[in-house]
Order: sequence, then C-alpha cells, then structure tokens
Amino acid sequence: MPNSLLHALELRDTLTADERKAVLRAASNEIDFKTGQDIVEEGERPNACSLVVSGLAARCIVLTGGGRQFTALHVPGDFVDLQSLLLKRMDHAVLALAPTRVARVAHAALRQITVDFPHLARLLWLMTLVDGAIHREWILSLGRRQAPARLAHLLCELFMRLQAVGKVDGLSFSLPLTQAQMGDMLGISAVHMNRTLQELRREGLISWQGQAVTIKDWQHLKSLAEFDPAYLSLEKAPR
Amino acid sequence: MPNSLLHALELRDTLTADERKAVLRAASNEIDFKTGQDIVEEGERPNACSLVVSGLAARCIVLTGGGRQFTALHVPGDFVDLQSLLLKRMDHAVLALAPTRVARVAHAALRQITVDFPHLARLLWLMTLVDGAIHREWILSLGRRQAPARLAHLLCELFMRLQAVGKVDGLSFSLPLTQAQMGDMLGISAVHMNRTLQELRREGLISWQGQAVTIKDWQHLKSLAEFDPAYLSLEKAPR
DNA sequence: CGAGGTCTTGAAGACGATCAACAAACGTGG
DNA sequence: CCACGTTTGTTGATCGTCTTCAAGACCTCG
Repeated sequence: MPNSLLHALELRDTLTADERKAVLRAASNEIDFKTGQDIVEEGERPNACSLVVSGLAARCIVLTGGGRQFTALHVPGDFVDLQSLLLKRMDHAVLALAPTRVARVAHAALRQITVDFPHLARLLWLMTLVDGAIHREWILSLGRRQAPARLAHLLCELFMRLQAVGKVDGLSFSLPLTQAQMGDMLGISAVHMNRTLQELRREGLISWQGQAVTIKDWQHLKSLAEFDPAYLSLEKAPR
Repeated sequence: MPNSLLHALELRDTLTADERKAVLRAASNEIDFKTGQDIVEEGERPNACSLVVSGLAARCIVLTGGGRQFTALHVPGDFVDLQSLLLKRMDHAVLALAPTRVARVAHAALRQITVDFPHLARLLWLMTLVDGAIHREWILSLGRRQAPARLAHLLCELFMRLQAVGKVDGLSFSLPLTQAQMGDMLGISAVHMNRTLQELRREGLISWQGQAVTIKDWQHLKSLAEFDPAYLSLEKAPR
C-alpha cells in the first residue's frame, strides 16, 4: 500500500484530504522481489514508477572491468525511479538488497497529478530533490572523506532515514547488506571495508553483527562523520 | 535574459507560445558576479532562483579542516539552486568560477508556473532531474574511476554540455578553472591533478593551455572515460 | 555433510597525499 | 612599461591509504 508514500510525503508537508485520496487512487499493484533481483533494469523505459513499500533497494552502475558502484539507497517510502517519469530511459539498474515489496504508480497517474494537484506535484518533485541532496552528500564523502568517516556518515544518514519511517528500534536497525555491497557504496574494496568496520567497532562507535547495526556512540559517530541531517529535509514546511 | 533558459528547456521538449511567454514573464533582474564571489551562500533561504546567463558556477561544500568539494558545475542555461524552491535552505554555497551573469527568477513566479503551466513545471522538474543524473555519474567517477578516467569523463561531460548551449568552438572550449579547483571536483589534490593532466596531454588526448581546452582525440578520451552522453538527456521528447 | 558465499587476516604494491621548492604567469600600482 | 607581490603551475621525494592477491575460518543452506 502507498501508505508508506503518504507517510513520506507528510513528513515534509501537510496534505489535504483530496490530495490524500489522489495518492491512494494513483497506486496500483504491488510486486515482491527477492534479494538480488532487479527491480528496474538499465536501459528500460518504465511506464510506471516503483515505490518501496518494505525492504531495501539500491541504484547500481556497473563498469566494464567489473567495478560496481551503488549511487543511492532506498528505504520504505522512497521512489527508486521517480525520475523515469521525465527522463524516460533508465541510465542505471535498481536492485533489491533484501526481500522487497514495491508498489507501482503508473506514469499516466503521476502526470495527471501534475495537472490536477500542483501542490502534490511539488511534493513529488521534492522527493527527487531530496535524492539530489543525498547525492551531493555522497559526492562529498567520496571526494573528501576517508573510509572511516565515509562509513560513519552513511550510517548516520541511514539511521536518520530509517528512523523517519519508523524502521529503527532505539539505536539499532536492520541492515541486510554484505560488506562487499557496503564497499560498493563507499567506493572502497571489500577488504578495506572490513578493516574500516573493525576500526569503528574497536573505537566503540557501532556494533554490527549479522544484519543488526547498533549505534553505540552517536555523538562521536556524528562528529567523526561531520554529519548534519539538515540535507534530509526531515521537517514539515509549506512547499 | 532568460533566453538561455528557453534554449535549455527547448533542448529537451517543445514549448507552446504561452509557455514561452510565461518563462519570459517570470524572469526579473540580472546580476553580475566576479570570479570567486558567492552567488548563493550556505544556509541562505533564497526567495528567488538563480539562472546562469553567462559564465560558470559551481556548488561548493567545505569541510572543517579545509577540504573542499565541488558537487556540481553549471553552464549557461542552468539553474544553480532550483531546488531551493522546495528545499528552502541551501545546504551548500554556489560560487562564480568566472565573471558570471545570473538572472533571478522569483520563487513566487516559479510556484505560479506549477499551478498554471503543468507541462512547463515538469520541464523545470526535469532540469533538477538532469542535475541528479549528473550527480550519479560523479558518484560513479569518484567511487570507481581513477584520476585519469575521472578527468577524462568530466571533460567529455563538459564538452557535451557546452556544445548543447553553443559554447564550444569545434573541439575547443574555454574552461576558466585552476588546476586546484579542478582537483576539488575530481576529489584529488592539486599536485595529483597536475600530474594527471600531464598524462592526458602526453597521451595526446587533450591540450589545455590557459583557459583553452581542446579535445585532440575524442574517441580515445571517450573510451578512457567510458563516457555515454545518454544521462544528459540532450534530446527532445514529450515530457 | 558438502558447497558456496561471507568474513577475516597477512603481505606486497599501486595510487594518490603531503611537503617543499622553484618557475612561470598574472595583476596591480608606481 | 616595468617592478613587485601573489597566484598558479611544475617537479621531486616521502609517506599513508587503499587495492590486490591469497589463504584460511566461519556460516548458512540445500
């Protein structure tokens, strides 16, 4: 159900009753993906956008030579390919990192929303703008932070985003990623990812066993990462 | 004049006469910035968006400790802060990298466009989506390419973007950047930037003297970078 | 129980950072 | 137009981060 979408939108602004109805009307069928499955393929021209209802998804680009880079991570309430409404062609694939349920919202329905509900349209636009702000933080991390700060920053970001959609338990959350996959987000090798992780564990900043991540020292983690959550726009404001 | 905006929009879709008029009506005053001046400051809450009319601008984030990272480069026809319409607060500064003329478009006028001209609104949205696509390519470069390929990719991108707005002369264009600034985009030090540049020169891929960049071997530059311009959406399509 | 994936560790080497010095280009004022 | 100071470009040497290769431990699941 697109309740997760309603929730994500209402994190950032208030919806009218009509707008809520329009959102609910736009949603169509839901599909389940297994870990590792492609939700959207590179080169595809979708006629619907995919909204994560539960699970975890990532945008993925592969280089000739085998190098892989994840360019975004998506939690419940996120569209994984809202840009395809206007960009048409997918320039990257989207992968399920865990068992993931996705709701499809037809392009036609989204386009109609831009005509009938300008404010709602601006909120959809906003969601892609938040994606952009997150991209810029990743660029900063990849360009100017070294591995421990990069990892710390990503964990801070994930914690805040998961908290916003009610997917944390105190200071713990579930992160169904292998270390190799985490390396592919941080732009480091799996081996170095492992050593960096051990460093943060040794410093008592986090624990990470199996899929359970716990933040053990939020203050230090935050300052190591120079993390400031403002870029996530997790606040209500008239948009 | 926002002719540069009209041009940028019409690169990607056709406008009606009314839409063209609405664009022209929305523009207000123009301002000149000198090299190095802030066009928008971090933390600011602009009430207008800034459109590059001529010159060159970059989004810039500074870390405590002096590290600096540019997260985007903007050529004529680009908005440098269109996201501020909905994100409100600037999470980074925007800097003029050369003498730059900027046209201000009031947030109120843009918001009115989202109500009166849904199709035009989608094209504005599209411009931020292209920014996002470029961000993802930078993430890929910073994460998985080494310095020579990173530089090659940025030069390919810049060439295509400048060509689209008529700012190239054959295979040459003007790039008023210091090597240190270029390093701040590629996530490398100024010294390494210099050595990487010399490598591309030595291989006969480019020349770069003063502010004049010339691509001497487009095919090899492109293949070194694994460059595919599709992500720039430089084609007309109904949006 | 075996097989494949994941995690962990060690060692060698590549890529890029940093420090330092100097050359070249530029802008400004005399 | 030249003298000067400042910024930018260039080069060498050293050091640190991260990669790669390789091997073994652990773990999960059929």
